[in-house]
Amino acid sequence: MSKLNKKVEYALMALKHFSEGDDTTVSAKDIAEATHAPAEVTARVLQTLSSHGILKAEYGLHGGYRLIKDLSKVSVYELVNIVDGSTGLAKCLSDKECDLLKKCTIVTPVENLNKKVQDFYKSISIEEVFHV
Amino acid sequence: MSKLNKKVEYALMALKHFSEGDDTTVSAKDIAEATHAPAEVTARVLQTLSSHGILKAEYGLHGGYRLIKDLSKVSVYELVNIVDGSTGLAKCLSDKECDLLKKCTIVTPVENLNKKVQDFYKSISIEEVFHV
DNA sequence: AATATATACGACTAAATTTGTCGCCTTTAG
DNA sequence: CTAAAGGCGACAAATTTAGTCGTATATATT
Repeated sequence: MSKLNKKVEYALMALKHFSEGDDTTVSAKDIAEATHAPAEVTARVLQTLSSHGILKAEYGLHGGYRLIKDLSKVSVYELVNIVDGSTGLAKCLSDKECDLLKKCTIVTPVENLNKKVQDFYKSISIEEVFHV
Repeated sequence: MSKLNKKVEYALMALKHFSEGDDTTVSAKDIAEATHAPAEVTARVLQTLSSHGILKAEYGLHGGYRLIKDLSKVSVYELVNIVDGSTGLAKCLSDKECDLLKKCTIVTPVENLNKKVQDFYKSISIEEVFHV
């Protein structure tokens, strides 16, 4: 049922790792090893999280990333949007390229559903996901 | 944010069409025309809905499909599962082919989130989606 | 009975998206 | 000044989704 993609999974695993450690910096490589995710992709995901203020990057020897945002204040909605730049339940809700739009018989229903789903995802924090 | 796929959209448009008409049978071709969806794909989707007891198929001249289930009793969850045979938030929750499973650091969190999402989708009926 | 109109379904192709890789650049502690 | 880290654009591979084709089956109408 509309799956999480790998990037989101990697992000979750990384965040879990950060949330469980002390808050020393951890390198992308270390995260990749700890999570068994591909190093390059992990690096990308961490960069994205860092550019959105979830992590803080530190250059140089012994550099890496550090968690700087309280995960109880980051919603699943926010994370998914950050990590895969996402959009909405249907393509036409973001890209205005849907040539069916004018004749589409379910625009309003889908917008309606979309809003409900987004509100739902906004209501769940990452912390809540981790602490079952 | 984890999009609806075309088949689900076509199914929604078809169901909307049925729910708004009188309950005469409507052919796949007519539905496809009314919804501007590709005929073959529409036919498939209708077949699936019919094999799952949402629609009833009638062969022959003037045949077609008729809505036989109360849409207030069909959840979004049910529809998505019927139409794209779907599964769960993550591949590993259904296919047991995820070779990371044993070392995956977020199985439980994802199962947790998955359940919440499913419960949410189960709580919304198709009728509710249509009547904004 | 013949025919036209429908559904049913397996196999295939094409398109789009997702996932992963490579190479090169920048920053900074030691 | 160098090794270890992050940053980023472009590309390639893999997977998934979407759409097509062909053929078989059912049945109301004539």
